[in-house]
Amino acid sequence: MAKIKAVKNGTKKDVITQKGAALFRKKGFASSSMRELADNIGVEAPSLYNHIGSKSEILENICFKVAGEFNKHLDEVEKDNENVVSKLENLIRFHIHMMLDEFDEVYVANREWKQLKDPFLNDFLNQRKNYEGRFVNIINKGIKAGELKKINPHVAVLIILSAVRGLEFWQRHKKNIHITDLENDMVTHLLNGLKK
Amino acid sequence: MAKIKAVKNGTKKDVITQKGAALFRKKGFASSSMRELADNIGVEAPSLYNHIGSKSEILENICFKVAGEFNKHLDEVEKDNENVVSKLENLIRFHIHMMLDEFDEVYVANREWKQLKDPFLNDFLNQRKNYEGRFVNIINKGIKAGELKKINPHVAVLIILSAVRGLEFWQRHKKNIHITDLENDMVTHLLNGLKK
DNA sequence: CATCAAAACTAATAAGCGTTAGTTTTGCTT
DNA sequence: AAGCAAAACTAACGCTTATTAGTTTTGATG
Repeated sequence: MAKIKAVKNGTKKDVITQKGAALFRKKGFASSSMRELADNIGVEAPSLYNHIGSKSEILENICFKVAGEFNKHLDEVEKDNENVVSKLENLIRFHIHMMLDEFDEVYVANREWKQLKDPFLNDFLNQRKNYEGRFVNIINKGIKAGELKKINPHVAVLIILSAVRGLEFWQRHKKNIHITDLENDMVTHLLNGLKK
Repeated sequence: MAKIKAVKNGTKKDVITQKGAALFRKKGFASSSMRELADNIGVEAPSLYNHIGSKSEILENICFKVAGEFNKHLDEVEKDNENVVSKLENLIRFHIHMMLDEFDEVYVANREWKQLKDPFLNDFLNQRKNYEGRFVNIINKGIKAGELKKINPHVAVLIILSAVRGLEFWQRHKKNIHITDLENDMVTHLLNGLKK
């Protein structure tokens, strides 16, 4: 059978990661078999092991790739000289774009990380905890600066991160609303509230 | 071995449903085996089949029990004579309580419904679509009545439902904040916004 | 065209899965 | 105590799983 195409999407490992993300999103990691993944790629299952070490490794690649991208963006946000409200708006918009542009990977990282095995599970959870902690710090600064209401910052982060994660379900309405309108409405709701 | 205790939690089917929800939440439906569930109950796997028809049926029981409770509450909210902001506050607080009081079941219904088989998958999705539609209608009324900002109501529902779903992750901080404070902060953030 | 590694293939393994069949135990009712 | 249904048990089935071993094909290099 044909070799795995490595042209468009980088290395063959990348192809497996991407097709894996698509499959795991649709059926869940545990319900997806290597045979089905191989079938989607156009190859027999054992051939995959020329490029990856195990099924788990595919999930690890997905989760840590996504985590890395979020961490990198947060680095930049922390460095910039904007006020807290602008930083938050930046973060919200970035999460929305990640959710829409790398849907499969972000979805899988959000929902299937529990299937990671130690030490990867621990590593991932630490990264997540760290990310949320830095997010909380930004909000705390905003409260002290008088930019934000006095709300438990953990609750605020929970709401913001959960709200953007909810875009997992947005696919269906995709055509009925423009992405920029969606973004603006989310920013408005999360920062200014729903009440008039 | 001892018979399944049917005293505290109603029928034996109920025990299986509850222990199933706890296991499925921890490990995911597909990664949970009937042998492990039986072990948690203190029984051999085949014994479970005296009380339930299949593994899938356990998931079905969990999902439709939860869906029923949410539908019932929405019935009551629609009937009451409160203004829209009060209705929304009621809905938000109910979702929070469900999330905290029936954590395992709600968590599983939220995250594992994809593993349902037709016709149950279709039925569940229809109920969900219906629920969201009625939620959207409430928000639309609020916009027309001048109570709410002119925001795409689907986006608003997405944000609210996703935010309360995010309480899946709240367990860790459980002891650091009172539930009433959590509730009030969430209502404030979602209705009045984060910005001062 | 010969070479040689990369990457495909086929075949097979051991483990785990949901579930069924058939049997024994349990514990209430008479 | 006897009887009987409910619910436990043991044993096993057929199937799917991720993965390994060993072999053949592919396709770029000299």
